[in-house]
Amino acid sequence: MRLFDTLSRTERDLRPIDGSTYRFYCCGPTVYGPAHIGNFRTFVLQDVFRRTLETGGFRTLHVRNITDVDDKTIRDSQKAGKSLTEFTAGWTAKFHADCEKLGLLPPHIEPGAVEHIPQQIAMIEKLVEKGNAYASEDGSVYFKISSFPGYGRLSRLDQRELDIGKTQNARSNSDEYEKDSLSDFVLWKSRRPDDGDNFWQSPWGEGRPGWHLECSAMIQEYLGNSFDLHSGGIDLVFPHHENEIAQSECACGGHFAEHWFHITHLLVDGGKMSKSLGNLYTLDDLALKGHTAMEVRYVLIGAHYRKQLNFTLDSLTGAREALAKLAKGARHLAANADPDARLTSADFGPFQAAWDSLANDLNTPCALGGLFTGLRDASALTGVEAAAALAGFNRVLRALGLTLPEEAVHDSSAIPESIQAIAEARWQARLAKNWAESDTLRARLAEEGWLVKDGKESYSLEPLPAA
RNA sequence: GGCGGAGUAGCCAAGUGGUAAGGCAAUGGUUUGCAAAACCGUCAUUCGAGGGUUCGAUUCCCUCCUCCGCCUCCA
Repeated sequence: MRLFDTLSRTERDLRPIDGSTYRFYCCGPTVYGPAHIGNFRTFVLQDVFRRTLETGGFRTLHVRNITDVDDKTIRDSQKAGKSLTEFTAGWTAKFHADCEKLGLLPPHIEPGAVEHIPQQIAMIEKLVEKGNAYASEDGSVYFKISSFPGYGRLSRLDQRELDIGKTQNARSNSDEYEKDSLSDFVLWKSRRPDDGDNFWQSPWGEGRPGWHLECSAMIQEYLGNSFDLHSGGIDLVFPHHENEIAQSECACGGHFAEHWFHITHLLVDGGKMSKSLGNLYTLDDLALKGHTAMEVRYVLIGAHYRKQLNFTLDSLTGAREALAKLAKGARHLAANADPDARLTSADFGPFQAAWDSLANDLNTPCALGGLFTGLRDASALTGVEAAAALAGFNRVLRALGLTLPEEAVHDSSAIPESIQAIAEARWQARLAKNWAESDTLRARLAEEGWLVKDGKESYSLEPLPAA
């Protein structure tokens, strides 16, 4: 499989460093509220990435952290009148529930920052020892950017730009901590009154860890000094990932991540998503509008991960139809397939192009297109050939993490008797060619939320989709 | 100001130096009492604008226009 690498700016073949298991780290959510669809674009694409690796025959080790201590979690837990632990546990559970709905495979390891404070302190001590970090008078510790010549390589910042950043910081005077250079970033934050009970003992006094360091420490704990790939939203390139590289390479020596995988932000209705515009959707918001998580997933993989994706409510409706079409095609193929076929080859048949798209820089929209054209090309197949095609279809579908809607089978006993009575009366009127009466009753059924489908010999009822 | 990305049908969205995937919507037909559902079709001489290179450019180069992201502990 080939994937674009942010650092080298080239597509590269993925090969596990250890020759067997592809080990990667994803920056996870900060659990202070429900994740929105923008967050989920990143997590869904990371999931497709992992599934594609696994479909391609790799073993994987997927680590994704939970950021459960930072300014926002502390602030909002206090607002909610809860302990930090209780507060973040609630939102972590919500995150997991949403992930499950979206069909995300749980990471193999999901470490939380609070549980890894000792590892973080140890890493900071090492950085101080090596001269890459220094403590300020108030007991905070900063990373000394000038001690790491590679700083800025990932995000292509040169020294001049860093200097501009310094002057901007100086002008806004937004940082209340003391540091030598305005570009230096914090590793350990000394305790402040508004931290409440949320502080830990360290060699520099009471305080809490900085965000950037959290990931570096947990990566070292679970993946060692070098690992295969690091991923996150595009906004993390600078400063988060840039800082991680600096911390980790200075503390651990050598090479940090082999490959960098960043997912571009999505837009909503052509613009930035924001609370004030009212277009910041969570899964629950969309469920209230009648959209399933799988429809959301379909939309999120509908654009290439390195391009902005324009999310609209209309596209969710389109996704519903598209998923139904895929399900129909799959059922058609299954009906023609020999159920006892013993498949020996693991190729993709008519879905080879779909798979190739995925394996080539994770081109999910192209892979989706390949599913539709593959179904069209396979529609005339029967027996063993249909069974083989279906297997190929399902492999691509699994790599995309899509679950298709079941054929709507409505239990007639679940239909209220009053509705059945109307429907029966309508059928009789129809048999009597009393069209006016028949149409009136059909309209009444629609008002009650039921759609009647006429057949040759009989009819069936279905609930109308929620408006 | 610096860095980066994007402009492809009504909408979402691939793609390529050789003549525009796919989905939604729309629309024609079959079917239907009429619809719905289902099935079969149709649907960009054209890829933001203008130049240039080329036998040939949507794809490469230049200029311009528009949009978006990052440069603040936002995925």
